[in-house]
Amino acid sequence: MTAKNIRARVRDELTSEIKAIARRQLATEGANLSLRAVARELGMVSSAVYRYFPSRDDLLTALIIDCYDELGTAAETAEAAVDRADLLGRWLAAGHGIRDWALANPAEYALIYGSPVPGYKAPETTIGPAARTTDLILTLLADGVATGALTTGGAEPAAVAGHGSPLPVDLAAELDRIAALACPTVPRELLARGITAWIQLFGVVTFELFGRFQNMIEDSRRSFFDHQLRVMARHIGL
Amino acid sequence: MTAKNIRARVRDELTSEIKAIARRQLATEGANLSLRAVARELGMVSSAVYRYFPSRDDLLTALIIDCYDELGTAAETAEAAVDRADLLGRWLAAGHGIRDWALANPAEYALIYGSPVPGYKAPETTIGPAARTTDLILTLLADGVATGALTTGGAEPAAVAGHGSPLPVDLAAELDRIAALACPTVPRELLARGITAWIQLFGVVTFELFGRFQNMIEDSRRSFFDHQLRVMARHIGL
DNA sequence: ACAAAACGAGAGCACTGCTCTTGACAGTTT
DNA sequence: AAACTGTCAAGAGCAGTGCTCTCGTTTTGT
Repeated sequence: MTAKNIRARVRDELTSEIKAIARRQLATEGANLSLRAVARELGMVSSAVYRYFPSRDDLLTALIIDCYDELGTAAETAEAAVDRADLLGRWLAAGHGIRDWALANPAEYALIYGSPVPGYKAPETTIGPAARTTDLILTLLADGVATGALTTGGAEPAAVAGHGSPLPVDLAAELDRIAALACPTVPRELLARGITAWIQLFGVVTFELFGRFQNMIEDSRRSFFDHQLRVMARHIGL
Repeated sequence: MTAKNIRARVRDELTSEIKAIARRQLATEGANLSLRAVARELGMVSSAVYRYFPSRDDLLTALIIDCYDELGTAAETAEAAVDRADLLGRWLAAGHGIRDWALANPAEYALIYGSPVPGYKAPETTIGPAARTTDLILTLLADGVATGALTTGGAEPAAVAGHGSPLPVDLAAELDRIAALACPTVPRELLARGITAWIQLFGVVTFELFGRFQNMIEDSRRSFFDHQLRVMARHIGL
């Protein structure tokens, strides 16, 4: 009885320890981390690790899920600290939360937002944790619509007027489909702008982490990111 | 004399063939392509390949340079086909040129714009070819300024008015520094908007290629990309 | 108390990047 | 024409990889 719990607990501990070591090696080795090296650092033999993760890809999947969850909670907690009515503040907090986590965990960010691993196919279990950041933004939009702060029809805020190019018909249809099952209250024009902002947010972080800003933006990266967030906030109408 | 040229030519041909095979394997194996597999497919022994590329990283560097150059020419030729006075058309052509090349060569795009290879440090020789796409955009901005079509001071185009958030001082200083040595005629506000558009352009392509649009934008990806290009064109003031 | 499940260790297979050595040519010089 | 020099492909070998299988041992459930 209790022995069973001991066994299970040891197993959980070892599983966590394997993941922790793998995370640490991820920083230096990148996506092609070595299962054997993990085992070596753990004082085990490589074949023993296979008792805990049936393959290297399964270890990678576990790490990916953990990273998505960490990033999600980082963004959520940062955003939750802001007054609900302050949509701009919530957007800025979520954005900086994402960037801060990415800067603190560059290898992990590269793992989940970098180039897909050739043979690796992300299983279904990753899409839930992966959607947390986007859900956060969608909720932001929905809240804005609910309170009337955000709108694209009728009387538009001055900052938004004229921003939008007309949506192509096929894109409009697809946006309606997305909105129907993800955020029914958000009109398609607003959703389109939200997606633009979403891409820009992660685009800036990705460029910064992948060295695209070298010899360009060096000393004002945080300011630059903040500026981009505000440009996008204006675009959305926050 | 001529025999020496023969020798050199054979060497060049084999070098090209190695790169060609490596490019083909890149599509299936990703960044961790196998030098031995390339040699095998070539009917050579792995050690022989080292006569042509002193290490695997050097092969990778050669591929990266080739890809940057291909992408650069793709963007340049697409943009060159448009009337010089049609700034919006030039922007759209360059953008679609980049996306089309990326869609046709997804593995190559991932190689140059994906997560950096862990141990790999891009040598100086890559920055020249890498800058071709950004130079194209900067030239676009400079042309717009030269003809008076683009401006951010004084009388702004209606579509641009109110778009900009004020630039933080440190960012403004850095933008001035960039402009001074890359595009002296472009005012910093316009440069900032150009960078925003630049990031958005590659952000959309990256998201599309890395599977970020799955279960979202499926059937209207080209329309979506075109829409994003136009939104950014408005943001710049094209 | 006994069978079943879980576990760590080790050997082994096919693969990788890379180094070193060997032997066969080609081009140049004497 | 002979000797020399540099280039080349081939092979063996080293250390590392993911993964599978087998073998005793330990722990668990009945």
